[in-house]
Amino acid sequence: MNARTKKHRTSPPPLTGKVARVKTAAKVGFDPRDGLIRYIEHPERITDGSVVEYDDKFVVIKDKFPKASVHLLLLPRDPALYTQHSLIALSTDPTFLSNVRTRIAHLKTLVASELRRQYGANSASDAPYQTALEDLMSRPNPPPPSARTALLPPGRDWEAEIIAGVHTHPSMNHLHIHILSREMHSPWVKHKKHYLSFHTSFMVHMDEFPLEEGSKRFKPGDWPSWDMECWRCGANYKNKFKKLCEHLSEEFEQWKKE
Amino acid sequence: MNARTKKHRTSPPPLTGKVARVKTAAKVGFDPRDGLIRYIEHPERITDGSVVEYDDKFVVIKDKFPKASVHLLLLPRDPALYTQHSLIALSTDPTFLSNVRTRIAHLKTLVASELRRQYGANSASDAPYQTALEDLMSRPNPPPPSARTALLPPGRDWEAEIIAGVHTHPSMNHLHIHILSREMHSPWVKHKKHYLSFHTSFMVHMDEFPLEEGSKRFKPGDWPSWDMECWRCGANYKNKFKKLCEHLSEEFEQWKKE
DNA sequence: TATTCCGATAGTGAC
DNA sequence: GTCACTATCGGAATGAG
Repeated sequence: MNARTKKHRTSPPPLTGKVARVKTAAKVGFDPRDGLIRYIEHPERITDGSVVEYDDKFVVIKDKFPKASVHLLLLPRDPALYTQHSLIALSTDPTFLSNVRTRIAHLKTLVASELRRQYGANSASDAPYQTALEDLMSRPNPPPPSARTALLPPGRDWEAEIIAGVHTHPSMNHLHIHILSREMHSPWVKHKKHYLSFHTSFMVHMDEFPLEEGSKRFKPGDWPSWDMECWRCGANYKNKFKKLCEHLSEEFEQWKKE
Repeated sequence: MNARTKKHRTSPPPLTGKVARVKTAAKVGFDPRDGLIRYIEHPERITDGSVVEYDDKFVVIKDKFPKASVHLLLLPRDPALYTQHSLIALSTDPTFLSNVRTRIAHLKTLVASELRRQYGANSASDAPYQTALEDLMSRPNPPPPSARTALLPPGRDWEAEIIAGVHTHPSMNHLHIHILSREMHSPWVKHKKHYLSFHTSFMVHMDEFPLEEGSKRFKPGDWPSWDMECWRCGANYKNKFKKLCEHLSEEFEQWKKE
């Protein structure tokens, strides 16, 4: 500091660091990262429609801040599981991995039918299915839903649009597996990390498990600094999140029409 | 990029860089950093009150975005001077340095009287002057302004509140010397660099010239990353500009009362 | 990597 | 370091019964 500019040097810094904050006893210890526990412990108490299904082993919920047209979370209810790190549990517990795979297979059909509901009418490759379904339902005695699939052409492969897996470093404290459509068209995709966390190796997909011990996937390094690349065309948007979003909107329009 | 997520790889990046912008011929080539030239070339045409004084060698203007209660710029009119880098010209041209010092001495009295006009009434150390002046002016035959100084006590040393000098890397292209009060209380102090540029060694004061050849002052390095320290009490605000501003407001209140 | 708010940092374009 | 605008990056606090 320049002596010339110093006339008074009184009591040192007023920058005392954190301002002392009065907290009520109730507030101490609150952690928003524990937010999933209420779904795990008492799914029956959730009445806002966010619980899709549950049994003694798992709860399935809609993500509160969906990053795509459909975005579910699969939550194991056993504390011995949900306190573990996802990558460890899915790489070292074959029974758990097997159970999760079974559930994911089931959830994919659920998500696929939801995608068909949302976008089937405007999808070129789903037209055969849509036409055949319309045909089927206009008969005098339409078959029940369970019998329809066998009677219809496959149409668009909606399951190919779904990704399922876990984040290398989850922010929410309870083990959760993401199941979502890959288009990332959502108002909740608000920044770079939202996108990167689903479309880079930071996302470990279900078919990559079990990871081998010491796999590099456990240590992604400085992933928030990675470039953003369009999941559909591969274009590199570097760190230009707004530009990526505009592009994703365009890709979304094309994607729906496929 | 993950192959799983890539269905289509079409034409590369839509990130085409700069958008082509239509410019009128008149606009092409204008550089806002050349904004001082109009004061230098035609001070007589400036009718907004921003020209304080001028002659054949210099123009004195009020800074358009004053960073303190008073903020003037001294501009040499000779192209052989105003095209030079301030540090070089003031370190290698003794005649110029001498002329500038003379002008600065004069301007300091001007700025000091302006500070007295703004803050004299509330200044403790200026009270003897203010009282004596009131006394003098209430006589039957008050003396003219030119005669008053000799008849009055000195009061506050307002010139000690003034800094004069140049920035190591000026943004405006024409050589200019800053003369301003050091309190930095102004709505135009909007970011870190505004503050640092006047209260670190990035500012070379008039009494530091001539710099010796090869002086480190020519290369301040990464000065925008330097900590901000209160010019008055020395408190270190690191990179907390907003906090510094709040503090400077408090210091300003004390400073006025001195 | 939960969100949200705020603020610091960085790039650009401007006459 | 000219300003002004936008966007990116970075830390801190955080709800609900």
